[in-house]
Amino acid sequence: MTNTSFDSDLLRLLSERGHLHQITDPGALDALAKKEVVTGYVGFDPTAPSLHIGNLASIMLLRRLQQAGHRPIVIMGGGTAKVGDPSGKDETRQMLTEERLASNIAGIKGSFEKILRFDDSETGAILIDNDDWLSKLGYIELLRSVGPHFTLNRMLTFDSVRLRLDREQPLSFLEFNYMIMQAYDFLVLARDYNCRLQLGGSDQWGNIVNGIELNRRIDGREVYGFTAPLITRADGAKMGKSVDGAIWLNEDQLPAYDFWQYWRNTDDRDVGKFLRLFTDLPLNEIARLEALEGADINAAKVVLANEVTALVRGIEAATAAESTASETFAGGGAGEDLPTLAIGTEGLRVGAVLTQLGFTASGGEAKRKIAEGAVKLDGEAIRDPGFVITADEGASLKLSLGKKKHAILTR
RNA sequence: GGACAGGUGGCCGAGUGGUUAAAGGCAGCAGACUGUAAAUCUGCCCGCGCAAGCGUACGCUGGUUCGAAUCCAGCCCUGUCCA
Repeated sequence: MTNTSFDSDLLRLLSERGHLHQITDPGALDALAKKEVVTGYVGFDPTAPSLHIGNLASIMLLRRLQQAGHRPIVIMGGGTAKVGDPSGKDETRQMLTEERLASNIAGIKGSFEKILRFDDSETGAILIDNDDWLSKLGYIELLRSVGPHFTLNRMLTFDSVRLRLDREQPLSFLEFNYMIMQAYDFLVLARDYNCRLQLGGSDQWGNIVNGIELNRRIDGREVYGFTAPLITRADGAKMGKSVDGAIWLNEDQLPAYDFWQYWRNTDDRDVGKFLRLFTDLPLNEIARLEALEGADINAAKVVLANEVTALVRGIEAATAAESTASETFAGGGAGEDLPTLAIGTEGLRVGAVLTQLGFTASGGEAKRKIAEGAVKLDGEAIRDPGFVITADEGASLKLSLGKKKHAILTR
């Protein structure tokens, strides 16, 4: 964040909400955003069937862009994902098959449709797959048009490359080309969509600068770059990694209740930051919420959870998750949004139930948790690993692992 | 192509013939304390089985040995330097 005050709504909005890390030419971009509708893009590589909250900050950049009266473009990296971005990664990713990529893209699209407004207006969002042009490129053609503008001397200085070299880890030629592909994207977008701005996480700085450079050298066009800070949590963890892996945006990867819980469990110190970054709440309201002290700040966490869940999953999902949480935690009961499992007329052994629910990864782990006294049925600790749970017709039982994982069991 | 160094559980990293399902750290899970927070302390942390026990595991494939992550051979992969 900087103290610079901006004239444009765009940069003001981005900076006051904590999205600003670096801008290539702040003055010029500020002036441009004040003068006209700016088209800006962020690229997302479809490396998984869903985006996770580590990507959310980047999606929010596009949302802010649109809120400030500009036009967002989502670049689906169907082409670049075939190459693989080495930025910030220790290791080469496994290569994705074409089918995998296609299904990942299908899974990811929905998230954007919720968070951005797609329509034919001047500021309507657009979604494009860079495979459309990248896969058509001829090797010699690319080398001759783009190759002369990159020097190895410079490429080797980029963080994404240096990290691997310094750690004496492999960086394949394939990945080494990633920055060229991404730079080329920016050139195509500037030409075909009058796109003047690329946004991204701070790890994308090098890639973005390359695109700007390429536009200037080949077309003599001035374009700009904007990066957001890497969002970390107060405990030092990266956003998006948690409990059982990533916090996915898609419902089929992570139920809304669990998504909501992730935000509800935010560290006290992160509440204000996250409210600014991931919600549209007015800043004065956020200031009030983050000033809450002691247990009162829990109220702010509920607001955060509601807002983010509503944005990503829809308002109904947020409401259902909240009421389930309050019944389960405050009321000591069981909300209907909890995972449910039918155990049949014969009943099931506790360990099997825990594992089927995904609360434990294996029967062995379930057994250990039982021995630790962490497993409760309707509030009563189960100590016998051989215990078979049975339910009466029409009745439901609440099974808990620890304080936070609860499920409903029915016959 | 050559010389050298390396490939250990989610990650880092010990371990050079048995007492090693494999030290230690991180991450994770649970318990206590709390506010569904943080910090701290404690326990757990390959799989199957109620259990006795069994099965897998130290890049891959073979071999030596009563016994191998540890020794030998070949192969694959990575890095550094040389050509």
